[in-house]
Amino acid sequence: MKMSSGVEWALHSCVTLSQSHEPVPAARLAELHGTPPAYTAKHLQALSRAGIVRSTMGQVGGYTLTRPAAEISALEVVRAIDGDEPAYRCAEIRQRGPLGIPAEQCSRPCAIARAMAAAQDAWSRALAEISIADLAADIDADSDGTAMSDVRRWLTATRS
Amino acid sequence: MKMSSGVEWALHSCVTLSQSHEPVPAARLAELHGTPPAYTAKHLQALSRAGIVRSTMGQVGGYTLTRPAAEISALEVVRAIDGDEPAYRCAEIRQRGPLGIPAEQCSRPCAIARAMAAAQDAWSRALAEISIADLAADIDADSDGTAMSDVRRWLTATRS
DNA sequence: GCCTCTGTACTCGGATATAGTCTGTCCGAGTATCTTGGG
DNA sequence: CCCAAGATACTCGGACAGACTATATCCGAGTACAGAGGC
Repeated sequence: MKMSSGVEWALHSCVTLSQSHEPVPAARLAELHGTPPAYTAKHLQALSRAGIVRSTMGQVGGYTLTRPAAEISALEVVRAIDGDEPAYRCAEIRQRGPLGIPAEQCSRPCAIARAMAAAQDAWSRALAEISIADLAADIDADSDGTAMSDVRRWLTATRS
Repeated sequence: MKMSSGVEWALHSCVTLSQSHEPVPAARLAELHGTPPAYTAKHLQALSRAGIVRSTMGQVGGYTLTRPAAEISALEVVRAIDGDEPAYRCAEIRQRGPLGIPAEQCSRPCAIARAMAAAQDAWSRALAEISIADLAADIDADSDGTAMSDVRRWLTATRS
């Protein structure tokens, strides 16, 4: 049960993008976060496919959020990067072996699968309640209100 | 974010073991569940290391639960197989790049890491509230009360 | 002076190697039972 | 008939290959701006 490390980069990238109304190139985000440029770009493509960010080509292109940061949940970002299939996938053990139950009698999911699904739902709900704007605000509060303004200043300074 | 498939086998094995006071060999559990014998044994060893099951060697040896099934949570089994490290591991991106924060200023975990940890806590709590006895009861209810008695009968029948 | 066309520099996007981990398997170490021999 | 010692058969435990996914990278397709030339 290991989450892709790209999730962390994607969340940080979304927080950074929430501080800029202009497109930010993937290379700029990679430089700011100290991450491999090419691999960072790959994850941004995944966010683009999921409809979370919009890509703009051309000389002053880059990535922008498609929606206000308050309307983007952390769950969406995690699912865009890590996939939306549940962590636990029932292999229907109950149908196998000498005491296997015929498939036609299995109307409900296995009790074990139900328990794991309930846990995953609790996890999803916790992440769905957190927006990118919340994360930006929390990061800002941790730094006494300097972090986000520093990011905005850096983004405009490196644009020239 | 993919959970080891061995988690499913381990949970089913614990439910089966809860129906027997006598040691059950790994090969017997593998046969009942239709799983690869050697690999099933490997996961049972992990349960043994975690203190969830006790192994008995010798001619009539096998595995038994160390505690009543009601005192073993699904979370313990999952952690024994899948590892107890959290799915999200913060790489401290905030300390990297041109706007990196010095490590000595990072007293609290990163806000993003806190959010992911809260989600994992919700997931853990959901699994901690479910015991092996609960799972056995649910499986029994799904089959109108025949599943567990069938398991007990099969275990005693194949012992001879 | 204004418009248009071309060139260029910059961007994203998907296809391509590499590494680590999970899956699956095998053989050796250890123990309780069963048998056999003696008292 | 009872006891003890040895052989045996069964168990678990850790060490060993194979396959798959995640990681990391590169190069090609596409677009907007800048500049030069013509009207």
